[in-house]
Amino acid sequence: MQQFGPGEFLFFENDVATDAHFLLSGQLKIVRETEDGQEVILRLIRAGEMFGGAGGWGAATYPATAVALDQARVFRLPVQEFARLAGHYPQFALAVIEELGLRLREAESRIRELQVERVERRIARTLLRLANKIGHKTDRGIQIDLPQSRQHLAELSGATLSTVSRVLSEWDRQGLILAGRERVTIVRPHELVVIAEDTVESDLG
Amino acid sequence: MQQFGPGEFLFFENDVATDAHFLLSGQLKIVRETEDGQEVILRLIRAGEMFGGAGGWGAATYPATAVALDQARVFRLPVQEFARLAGHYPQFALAVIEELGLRLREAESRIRELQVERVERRIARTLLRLANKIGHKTDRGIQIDLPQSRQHLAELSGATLSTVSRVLSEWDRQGLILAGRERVTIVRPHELVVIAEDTVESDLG
DNA sequence: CGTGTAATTGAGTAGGGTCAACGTGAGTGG
DNA sequence: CCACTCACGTTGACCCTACTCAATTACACG
Repeated sequence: MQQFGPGEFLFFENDVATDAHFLLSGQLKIVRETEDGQEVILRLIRAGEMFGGAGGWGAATYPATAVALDQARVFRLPVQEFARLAGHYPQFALAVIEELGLRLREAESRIRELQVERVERRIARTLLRLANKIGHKTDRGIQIDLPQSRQHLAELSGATLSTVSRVLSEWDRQGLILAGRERVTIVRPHELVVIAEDTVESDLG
Repeated sequence: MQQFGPGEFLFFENDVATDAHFLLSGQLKIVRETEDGQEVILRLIRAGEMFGGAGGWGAATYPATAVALDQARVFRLPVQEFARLAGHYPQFALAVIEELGLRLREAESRIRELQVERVERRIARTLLRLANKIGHKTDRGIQIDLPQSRQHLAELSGATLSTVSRVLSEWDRQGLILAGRERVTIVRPHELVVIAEDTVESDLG
């Protein structure tokens, strides 16, 4: 059981993967970095979620780095223990299998998006996902609070900070969202969905 | 147990996921398509590999489409059976967990690449991966045989057919590879690795 | 030798990245 | 309580990578 403050690292990519982790409270991100400092966010983790468990499924070292976004309390389970649980309790093993399957499908969706969708649409999708995951209702709409939100949105959707800022400004002007500091409020979710999906039902009668 | 010829579909995205599959011989691809026909290859499958098993880890429908690239023999295992195996034989469950973990790590690497690497480097990486997976040694180098190779390379690396063709032509001119019809032979793997990795060891001493 | 699919190559363009200057809002200390 | 400061965010100008569209060439097969 451990505590971390905003910006602190829980473990680094390539560290020996000794434990599986469970986030009890707070929020953190799982990232990969390039040597030149460019960062890609693989997942955002909320309270209740498991992370950094790759040691439990065959990785010798952590494949990514974990960084706390605010005050985070973490429970750590040694991988030997994890393996023992999976070997003895079929229900646990099946739960792990389902969890991994889900994450794999999500990852493959993201690959597809990065490969064929344009930036604006990827940002829209990222916003909607975030709304689902960490959004909360206010009288103005669904509010997403995220430190360094532009930067993080960029790293989640595969764009640059500048582009995200530009796109959000435009949407703000159109009244789809309210772009605030370390905050985005979705005012008209439906129109965002249109941008995110927009199956151009071409008239091929 | 079933047989398929080149271009035939084994199952489609969104079909009810009734079976897990094992490829006994031949080669096939797992793809996602957009409504406008753009295709993304998620995996290439060789003899001995498992695929289309998402039903076994919580998906109601197949999350992608499977297409045979040549003559393919396939063994199908009903998902109920799959779940029974995983529930009764811890070794099987653990093997599935490791397999999923591996694929998840691979998928996340690809996300990182798509997000931060330029096309040329992605193509180099894709070639090297393919060399590992389906390459075979000849007197000229490591040869990769793949129908519609430029198109497939494009869909694997997140580029267009034209761009792949251009890049391969250039590498051919430089003598790194031999670009042939439905075939690429890697002549100087090391130089490809340099392009793929190229950690600009900047002189910060 | 003809035909169809695969691949090459060129010209033109634009989406979005880079770089840089400038605003702005939330804490902090006097 | 106000001003200062720093991190966060916005915006503009420029440019380059890689896409689009399209014409042409090469190869393998019957």
